[in-house]
Amino acid sequence: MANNPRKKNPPEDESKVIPLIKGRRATSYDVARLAGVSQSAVSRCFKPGSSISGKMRERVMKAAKELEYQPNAIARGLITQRSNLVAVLVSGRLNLYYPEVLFKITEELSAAGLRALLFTVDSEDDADMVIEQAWQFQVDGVISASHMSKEQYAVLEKRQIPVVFFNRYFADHPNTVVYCDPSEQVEEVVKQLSDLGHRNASMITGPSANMVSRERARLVETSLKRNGIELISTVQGDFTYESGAAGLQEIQLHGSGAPTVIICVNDMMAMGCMDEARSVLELDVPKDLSIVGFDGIGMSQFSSYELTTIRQPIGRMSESAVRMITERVERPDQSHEKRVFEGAVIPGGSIARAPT
Amino acid sequence: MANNPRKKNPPEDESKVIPLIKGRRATSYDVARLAGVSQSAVSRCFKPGSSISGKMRERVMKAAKELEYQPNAIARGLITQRSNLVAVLVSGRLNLYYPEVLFKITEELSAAGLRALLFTVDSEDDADMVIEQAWQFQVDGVISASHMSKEQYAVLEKRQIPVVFFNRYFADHPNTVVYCDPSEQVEEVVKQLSDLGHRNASMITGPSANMVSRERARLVETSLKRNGIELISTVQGDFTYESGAAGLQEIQLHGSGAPTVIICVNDMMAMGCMDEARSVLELDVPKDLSIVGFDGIGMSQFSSYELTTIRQPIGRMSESAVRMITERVERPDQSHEKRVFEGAVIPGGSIARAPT
DNA sequence: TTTCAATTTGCATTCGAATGCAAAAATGCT
DNA sequence: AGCATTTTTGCATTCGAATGCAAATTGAAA
Repeated sequence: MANNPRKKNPPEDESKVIPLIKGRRATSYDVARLAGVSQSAVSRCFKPGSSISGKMRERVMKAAKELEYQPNAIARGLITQRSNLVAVLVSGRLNLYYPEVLFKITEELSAAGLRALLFTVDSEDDADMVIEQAWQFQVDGVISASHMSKEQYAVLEKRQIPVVFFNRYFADHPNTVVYCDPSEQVEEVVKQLSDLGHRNASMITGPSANMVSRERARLVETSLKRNGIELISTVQGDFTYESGAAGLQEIQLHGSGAPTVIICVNDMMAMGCMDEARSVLELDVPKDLSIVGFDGIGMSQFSSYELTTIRQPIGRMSESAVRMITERVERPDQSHEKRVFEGAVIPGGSIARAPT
Repeated sequence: MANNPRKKNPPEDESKVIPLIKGRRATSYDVARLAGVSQSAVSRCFKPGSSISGKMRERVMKAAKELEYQPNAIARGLITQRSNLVAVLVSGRLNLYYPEVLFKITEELSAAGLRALLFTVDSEDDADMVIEQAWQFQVDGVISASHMSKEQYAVLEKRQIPVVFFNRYFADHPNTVVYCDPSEQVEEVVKQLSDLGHRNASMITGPSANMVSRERARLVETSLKRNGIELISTVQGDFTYESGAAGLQEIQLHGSGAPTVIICVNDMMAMGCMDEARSVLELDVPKDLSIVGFDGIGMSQFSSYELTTIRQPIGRMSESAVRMITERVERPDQSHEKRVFEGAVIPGGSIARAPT
């Protein structure tokens, strides 16, 4: 295969000496020619672990540097069947949890020599599109922190694309998962609330279809019951700040039996709820009303909020997620695994003794 | 070129009928074989604008659907020299401005048939790495909302990779830019401050190396002077919440001649500043101290803050950025262009009449 | 029906790097 | 030095889709 067999109609310029047509990027053949070696040698030079003598490596590297040669990841991907791309699926909604996760995952991927192909997914249709795109781009794997239906997952599975779920999973399906289990922390917080004299609580959940929301709600319900706190009412939000604020409006806060604490299944809603309580209902949080969140996003600790919340160890979870993806890329038939992390209570200042 | 010339050692299975080795993804050859046409026909079917008869298209599409065929973007990229990937560079720091921009840009890219390859860049070294990676992955273009030195830009330029700067640019270098010019809004806000009786102000800037910070600072200084407000002091932050809080500590707020308003060159610092004023210094914002920000990020309008700020039209800017990238990909020699957008004042509630 | 143009189709090659295999070179051993 | 090993190197092919060109088909005009 002649690499560059002088196009049929030589455009009068570019004679033998010029190694590189202006603007065209150097290929391994160009480097080989300049170094006086074979293309294979160049290829091996850039592939760690190949059999290459020091002398050869030196010559090639010199030529490569001169031509600013870097291997073409696209061509490499074609032959190796590895794109080094990983699709990362997050929600595009204004929920600071996602950017935090996204950035952490991106860093970890980067450290592992992989690149993040970003997808924002906020509906089933989005997810369908993502799956096709991921397929087209031959991503090595998918890390999903957002919507994905069982059917969609099945498609990826059939196509042998490794998927790691980030803080979500299908209970009745084998899948690879990093997950933060907040059960102990829920108990801890609820017990504390009980000790502080709270007897009535309300909860703001996420969409009922959402597994994380359901799971957290379940834990909260159980813990409340166990600690002698009554769950007066539950309203549904959608994880956004606005829905937290709106949620509070739906809750009857006056009269006997009114809740003295609101538990929100994520921080964004908790912050919305807190702001609503303070600025619209003119309540003092935590004196008049205690509020609890989930996630432990950076912003929840700003001094306007100082939310009492249950943090996920996002850093360690991201690290795990990336490691699991690389493992599954190496050994696709490896059995599925669920790595569970403990949450941690951030004491915050959004809970206090129940008003009398 | 035989596509699938039956591996030398046929593993006793997979005889002639089975069109697809289990797990292998279908290629255009597989589709061609099943449909009884040539590979070129399949290729043309999936390339809009190619010369194909309706009958042929139908046959191919039927076979393609059956095999779940989707063109391989990697292989396509190799031959067309278009990867359909765009590197998006944002800062990984906790500044909600970046996620907002990132998500908007990603959506717009997606609508244009491009995918975002995400890079978080927080130092020159990061940027060096990004440039090499972008080169390796043959990205069609780069949208940079973060650090990039002139030298780094020069490298990309030499390699003919189109770059669009998002809200930053090199003044003494031709470059393609979307930019939000807040000059009128600065004047508007400062005038309002003046009308409210403010005579002394302080400012919290970003790093002095940062062009956006310098530009905003310059505008603020000029406007203050023009409106008879004295700039008592300027302290330097790094665009983060924490640095806004720390910045306020450095400002002498008591005694005659103390500033009655703090202007922060971004919202994150303004929020940090506001929280610090309220919770540590126990000041009433805006009664005791007015605060102004820049960017208009979503969070700045949460009711804990209701920051008076100057918003960038991120949506329209992102749209433009993507359009400019695609234009430059089509016509690399097109002259550079700088699209400037107007800011908009968000009145907010963080400024009030100067205390007496 | 014949002829010519327009459209459709297929052939063969190309993009750039990786890799199995065989040839060549370097090394070790006697 | 002579021979067997081990290590390097190069050759040729491969990955999957796009495309220039020529052949084949279709359609229109005469």
